Formats: sequence, structure tokens, C-alpha cells
Amino acid sequence: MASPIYIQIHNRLRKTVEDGQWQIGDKIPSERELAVQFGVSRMTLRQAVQTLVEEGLLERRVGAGTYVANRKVQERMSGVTSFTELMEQAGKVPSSRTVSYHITTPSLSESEKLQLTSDEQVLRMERIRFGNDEPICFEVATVPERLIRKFSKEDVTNSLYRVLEDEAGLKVGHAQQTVSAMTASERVSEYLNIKRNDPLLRLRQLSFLDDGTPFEYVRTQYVGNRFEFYLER
Amino acid sequence: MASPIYIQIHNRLRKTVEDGQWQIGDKIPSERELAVQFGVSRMTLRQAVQTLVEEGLLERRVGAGTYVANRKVQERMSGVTSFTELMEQAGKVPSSRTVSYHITTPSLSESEKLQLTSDEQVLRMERIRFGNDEPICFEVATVPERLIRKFSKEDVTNSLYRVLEDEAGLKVGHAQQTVSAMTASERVSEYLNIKRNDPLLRLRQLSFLDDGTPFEYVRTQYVGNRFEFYLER
DNA sequence: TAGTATAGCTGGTATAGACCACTGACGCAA
DNA sequence: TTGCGTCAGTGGTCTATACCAGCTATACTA
Repeated sequence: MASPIYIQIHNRLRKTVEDGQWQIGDKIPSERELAVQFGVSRMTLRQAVQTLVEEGLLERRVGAGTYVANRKVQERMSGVTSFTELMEQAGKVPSSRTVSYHITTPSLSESEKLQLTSDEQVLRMERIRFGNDEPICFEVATVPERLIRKFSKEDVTNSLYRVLEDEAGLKVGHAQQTVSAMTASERVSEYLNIKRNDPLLRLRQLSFLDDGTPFEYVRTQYVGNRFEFYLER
Repeated sequence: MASPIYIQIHNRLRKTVEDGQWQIGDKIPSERELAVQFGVSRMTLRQAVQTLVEEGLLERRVGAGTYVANRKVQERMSGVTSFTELMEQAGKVPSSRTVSYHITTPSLSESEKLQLTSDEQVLRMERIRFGNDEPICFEVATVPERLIRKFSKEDVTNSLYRVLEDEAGLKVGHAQQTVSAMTASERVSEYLNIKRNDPLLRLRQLSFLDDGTPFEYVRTQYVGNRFEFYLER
């Protein structure tokens, strides 16, 4: 029981929403009431709620109460952005299905972006990612084969970043992203359970190690009405 | 001086940094010390600092102190800025055509976003923006009528931000943006010289004044294959 | 019946005090 | 000189209390 009380309450409140005990739009008990329920001061309870409001899970209305927010899955560009974290912040259960996983010859753009030598192979994996079992995006990730040679498929698919940092001692640095719009191809529309030519948000991300070497190129297609980015400046 | 104490202190602390009295990397006085200086409780002072930490201006280090942050966060977010700047960065000549310009009753979402009282009117203007005479986006901007009452149409369409800051003495603060994907309506497809249902990148931006009042709500639809956002993090 | 005041609720702000874990500098000992 | 332990100071958390302003349903009035 190492974490602060307000974090523990934060997690318990989030579970209550995720379990469906509080539905979107519901008014949740008042801060004073919850403080009594959890046996803490109102200030502490407020702190727990505050973090959930910042995550977009709850919404306060002065004089009226606190409500379960209705919102799309939002990606905060300022924060760390693993899909898993993203879904958790949105109060959805993340899952994914690997469509393909191959060591292969890189395409021209892959070779260029990842600065590969002419004889290098890459690992290319295609995944469909879900939030609460609803398809959210289709993702193609490419990594130089040399970087993941000694790791298992499980390690790579679960958390490439962690494995690289913990096992290989490499440090992840910055990332370049471009966002644009496109329409769904036949294949992708089937994967995502939408119609052909439905709007998609396309994110292309090239991630670099601390020393400036590119190590991962990811192209993601998000379903337009199930996902949006959020930026603040 | 209606705003809460912690907001006032927030502003004074920010000015101290902006004036260069505290330089990047400097350790600022401790919370207890500042609380005495401003004559408030430590919790209140913490609230002021907290908001500045969230903005990326300050940085806390447990056990060590609070420091003026290296402004990376804000710089990387400045990737998305004004259309004019964007086009200039892309080496294109920006221009625009105003489609409509009306004082009218706000829609529900406009009224909500801009926190309007029930009887307030808004200025809504619709514009097509071009880069090298090629249509890039269609934009709908909404501003509370009270803010622009004393300004000319030219002032408002050219540079609302400058007019508000220079003439009205208001200071522009932060902005929230969401990015998603959609398809072109009949009307917009004509404006942008594309086909109906072609993919569009939708950007919605709510801008706030220094004191936290929302003052402008802009919805923009970018042609998918003529435009993309670039972000670095 | 239709409109209006109001009371009781809500979240927002603010206080003063307390204890904790952590950092970093200082001084002592090997 | 080098290493290590101590300790004052820092931000992090938490309590208990108080008053404010905004919302809403209820009861009352015209």
C-alpha cells in the first residue's frame, strides 16, 4: 500500500466507471459524500477527482455536480503515448490482434526512414488495436531486425520500448509525427469494421533513440469517429 | 480584481519569469518562503505553482526545490500555429476568401464552448484559405460579439489576436485543439475543389485569454492530401 | 397556471497546521 | 583525500474547517 491515498481513490473511482456502475452522463456522488465514504478529507477526495478530470474521465459542473464525461478517446500529444496507456486513460480496456509478423525486406520508404544499409532486414508487424473490443486503429510497425534479434515475439509485441530500455540498455529519445487524413481501403475497412472510403486519421511516427538513430517506424490508421487527438498549447 | 488569489499569484510569478528576473534553470524560492512573501497559505501558493508546472514553465524536484523549466514543452507544441505561418514554413503564398461574416445567434456547441450567457450574440465567419491559390482548408470561426463590438471587419478578419491585445488590452493565453478525420460535405467539397466524401482533417480549436475566458472557437477542415500536421516530441 | 423567490445543494477557493520521503550540503572519520 | 552519515530544507500528502458563487428543485406568489 505504497501509493498515496488520492491515487488509490483515483484508481477505485476509475474502476467504478470502467465496470459500468457509473455510466456516461451519470452524476456521481458529491465530493463531500465521497469523502465520507472513503473516510478521507474533502481536499484529498478532490485531489483524486482532479486527476480523473484531467484525464477526461470526469467532468465538474459548478453548483451542479460531477459527471462521467462523454468523450472520444483522446490522445494527449504532450504526454507519453503508448496505446495501452491511452486506452486506460480513456477508461477502456485495451487489446490487440496481430495480423502479421514477419522478418522481411524493407520497402523503400522504410529503408529510407530507418536509415538502413542495403542488406538489412526488418521486422514488420501489423496489428489491429481495440478499446473495449471495438476496433480503434490498424497499425503497421517496422523495426530494424538487428535491434530485436535476441528478443522473443512476446517481448516485441507487448512492449518494445521497455525491452529496448531494460534489456538492451538503449534509451528512447524523441519522435517525429505527421497527422493527415485518408479514406479506408477495402482491406483496412474490414479489419476496422467500417465501410470502404470511411474517413481515417493517419498518423506516421518515426521514433529515435537517445543518440539520434531511428529505431521504429509506425503507420497507424485511426477510425475517424472513434478517435481524436488532443493538443494543448 | 475578481480572479482568485492563486490565479493572481500565477500571473505575477509568470511575469517574474518573463521579465527575466528568474532565468531558465534558476531555483526559485521555496513554497513556504513564497507563501510568506505573498501573504497566503502554502496550499494556495502551491496551487499557483501547480498551474505553472502544468503549463511547463516551472519544474518541481522533490527535496530539492522548484526550478524555471527549459521550455521544450511549449516549443514542440508551437508546431501547430497560425495558418499564415504554416504556409510560410511550407514555402507557399497564403491567401483567403471570406465566404460569410454575420452577427448571429450561437449554436448550442458554440454557446457552450465560449461560455456565453443565454442572450449573447456571436460573430461567425467562414473562410476558405489558400496556399499558392490552391484551396487548403475551410474554416468557421466564432467570437463573442461583445469582444469585437468596437472593431472593424478588416481588423477582425486580418488579425483578431493583435487587435485584442493591442486595442482591447486583452492577453491571449492557451488553446485547446482536437484533431480528427471526416469526409467532405457537398458544400465544403465545392469550396475546396474536391469530391464529395473525400477525406478531410478536422481541427477544432478553442482559444483562451490569459484569465481563462474562452474567446474564439475555430473549426477547420483541411484537404487530406494537401495538408498534414507535423509534431515532434 | 405561469412566473418568481428562495433554500439547500454543488464545486471552487482559502486557511493553518502536520507528517512524510527525499535531496544535497556539510562535517566527521578512515 | 575520500567516503559516509547526519540533518536542515524541500516538495508531496493529508486533515479539518470555512466561506463563496453557481445551480436547481421546490414552494410560494400573482
